Amino acid sequence: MSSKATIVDVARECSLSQATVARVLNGQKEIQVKEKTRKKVLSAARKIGYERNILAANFRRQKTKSIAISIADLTNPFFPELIKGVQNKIREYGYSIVQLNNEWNPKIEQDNFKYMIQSRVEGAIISPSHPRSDLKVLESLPIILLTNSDEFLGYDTIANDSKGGMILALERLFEFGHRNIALFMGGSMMSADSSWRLQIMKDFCFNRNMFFSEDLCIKCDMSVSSLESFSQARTAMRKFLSKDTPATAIFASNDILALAALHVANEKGIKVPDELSIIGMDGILSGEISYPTLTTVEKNRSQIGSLAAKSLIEKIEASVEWQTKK
Amino acid sequence: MSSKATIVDVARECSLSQATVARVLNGQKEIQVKEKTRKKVLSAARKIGYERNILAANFRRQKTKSIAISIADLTNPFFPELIKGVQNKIREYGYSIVQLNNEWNPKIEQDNFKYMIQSRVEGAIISPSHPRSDLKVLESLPIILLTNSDEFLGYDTIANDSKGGMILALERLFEFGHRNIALFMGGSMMSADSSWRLQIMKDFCFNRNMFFSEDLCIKCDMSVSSLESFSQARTAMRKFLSKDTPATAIFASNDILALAALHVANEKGIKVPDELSIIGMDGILSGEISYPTLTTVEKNRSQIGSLAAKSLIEKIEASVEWQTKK
DNA sequence: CTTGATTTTGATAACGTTATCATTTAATTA
DNA sequence: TAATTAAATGATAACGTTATCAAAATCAAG
Repeated sequence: MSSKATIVDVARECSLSQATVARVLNGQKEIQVKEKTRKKVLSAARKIGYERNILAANFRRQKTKSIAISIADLTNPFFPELIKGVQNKIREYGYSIVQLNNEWNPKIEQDNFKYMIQSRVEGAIISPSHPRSDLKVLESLPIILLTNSDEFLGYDTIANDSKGGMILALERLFEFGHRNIALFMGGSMMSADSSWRLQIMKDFCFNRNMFFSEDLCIKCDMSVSSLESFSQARTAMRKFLSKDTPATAIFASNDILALAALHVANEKGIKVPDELSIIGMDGILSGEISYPTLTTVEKNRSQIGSLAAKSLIEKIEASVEWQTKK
Repeated sequence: MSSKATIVDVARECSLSQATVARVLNGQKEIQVKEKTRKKVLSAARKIGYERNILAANFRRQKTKSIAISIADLTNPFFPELIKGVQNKIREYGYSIVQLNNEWNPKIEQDNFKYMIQSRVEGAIISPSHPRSDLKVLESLPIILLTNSDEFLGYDTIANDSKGGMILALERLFEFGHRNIALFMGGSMMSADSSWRLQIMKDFCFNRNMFFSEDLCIKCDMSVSSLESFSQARTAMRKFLSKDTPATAIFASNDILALAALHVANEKGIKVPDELSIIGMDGILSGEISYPTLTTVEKNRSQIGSLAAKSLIEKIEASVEWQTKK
C-alpha cells in the first residue's frame, strides 16, 4: 500500500494527462510546462503520496544515474578517502555509486567489469589492479583511470604527480645533506612501477654526483592486504639494514613502506630522523598517528577522487549529447 | 548494436516460446525445463549474443538483488574491513552493495534512508550515526543494525561484545598489577555510549576494592573524522596527564583514542608499557603499525560484516517467502 | 480577426522482462 | 490402452515510466 501510487493516479487526481504529469515529475530539464499546471501536479502528487518508481524509469531509459568505482582493496588506507571525494562530488550531480573491490584478483576484476556493463552504470572510475588489466569489456563505457602507469596511454587518466612528488622528496633529503639515499619501492612484480622510479633515482644521483647502487633499492610486493604488505616490508627492511648500508635516508614510494622502515628503525634503536631520515608518500592516517609522525609527500586523495568524478560526469554528459545529436 | 538481442530474439532463433526461454535464462530456481531445451536455448542465446537486461528484470520484479550499507564515515578505519566482510559474504548470494556514507550528519543519513527505499534495495545493514537515528522510514525494509547501544531494542542487531571485551581488558590490566586504571572513552555527546562503560568501570572497581573516580575518566568526541578525533584525543590526553594522575594504565574504548594516548606518552617521554600501560579496542591497522605495537582487544570486523550480511540475506529471503505465502 | 508560428498538453506506443494461466506433452496407474 | 496425474511449454498480460508524435492552446504579426 505504501508506494503504490503511479503517475497515472496522479494524472487522474489532477485531471491532466500522464504525459504532462511525467514532465513535471521526472525532474528532467524543466521545460515545456506552465507554472500553474506544475503546481497542480505537484500538489496532487503530494496529496496521494506519489513516489517515483526509479526502477521503471531506469528501465525505460536504460540508464541508472550511477557510476562504478573499481579498486583493489578497500582496506588499503589509500582508497577510502579517495572514494569519499568521489561520493561528495557525485552527490552534486545526483548520481550514485557502485563500489567494487577485486582483492588484487584480475579474475574478480573482470567479473566486476562485466557486472558494470550488465547493471548499466553510466561510467566508471577504475584503479587497475595491475598494469595489464584488461579493459576491453568496457570499451563502450566512459571511464577514468586512476594510475600513473604508462601502460594505459590511450585512456583518460588522473593521478597525483608521483614523479614530481618523488623528486621533491629527494631534493628535500639532498638539501638536508643526505648523499646516500635508499629507495624503498612497492608495487607488485607485474608492475612497471619500479622502472620509472629507478630511472628517476638514477638521474637524480647522476645529476648531483651522488652514489647510486642497486644495493640502495629495496623492493616489496604491495598487491596484498595492507597488513601483509607492512609485514613483508619490515622483513625487507630488516634484511636491508643487516647488510650494513651506507644509506642515511630512505625515500619510500608509499607510507606503508615508510612506516615499516620506521618501525624497524624503532625496534633496532635507530633514531629517526637523527640517524636515519625516512620520507614516505601518501599521507595516510597511520603516518599521522605514528611516533615520530611520519614525514611524507601528501597526496590529496579526496581531491583526486572529486576530480576524477567531475571528469567522468563531464565525459558521460558529453557522450549523451553526442548520441542525441547523431 | 552490442547488447540489443532480447529474449524474444532468442525465442525466435530456437523456435521456442519466450516464456520457455525466460525460464532458462533468468537463472531462477532451475525448475520445469528439460535438459534438451535448456541446451537449445543456451546455444541460441550464445549464438546471437544475448545478454540479460537486468534493468528490465529489476523493473518487472520490483527488486534489485542489492542491499545497502549505511555508515558514518568510510575513512574511519573501522569500516572498510567490515564492508569487505559484507561484500565477500554477499557475493556468494549474488547480491550487490550500495554503500552510503553520512559523515555523521543525521540529515544526510535520512536522505540515504530515503534513497534506499526509492532505489528498492532489498535490505540494509546500518551503523546508526547516533543513538537516536530515526529508522522509521525503513519500517518495511529488512535491516540489521551494527551497534551495541541500548537505544535500538526492537531491532535485529549485530555487534561485538564490547562489554565483554572491556571487562577482558580490565581484568588483564588488573592481573598485571594495575590498581588505578583510567578510562578513555569516545562517542559523541549525543551518544549513550559512555554511560554503560562508566557503569562497568564502577562495578569493576567496586568488586575489586579499587580506587575509582570521575577524574580517571577521559572523554572525547568521536563523531568527526578519524584524524580530528585523534587530534582532539591527544589534547584530552595532555590535559589528563597535566593533572598528575595516579593512573598506571589506560583502557581506551577504541584504538584511535589508545593511539592518541600512546602518542602523547611518547612525546612526553613516558615509557609504554613500563611506566604506563595502554590497551585499546578494535585492532586497526594503525595500531599494528605504531611503535610500540598497540595492545588491543581485537574486534573481528570482517566477521561482523559477513555475519551481518548472512543474517540480512536470511531475513530477506524469509520475508519473500512470507509474502508469497500470503 | 486571420494566419502562421510557437508553446503547451494529450494519446499512445514502446521498453524487455516476469508471472499467470492455459495448453500440450510425457509419465504413471489402473 | 484408456484414464489420470504430473511435467513441460506456450500465449499473453502486465509492470510504470519515458518518448514520440499529434492535437490543442497560446501568442505574434500581418
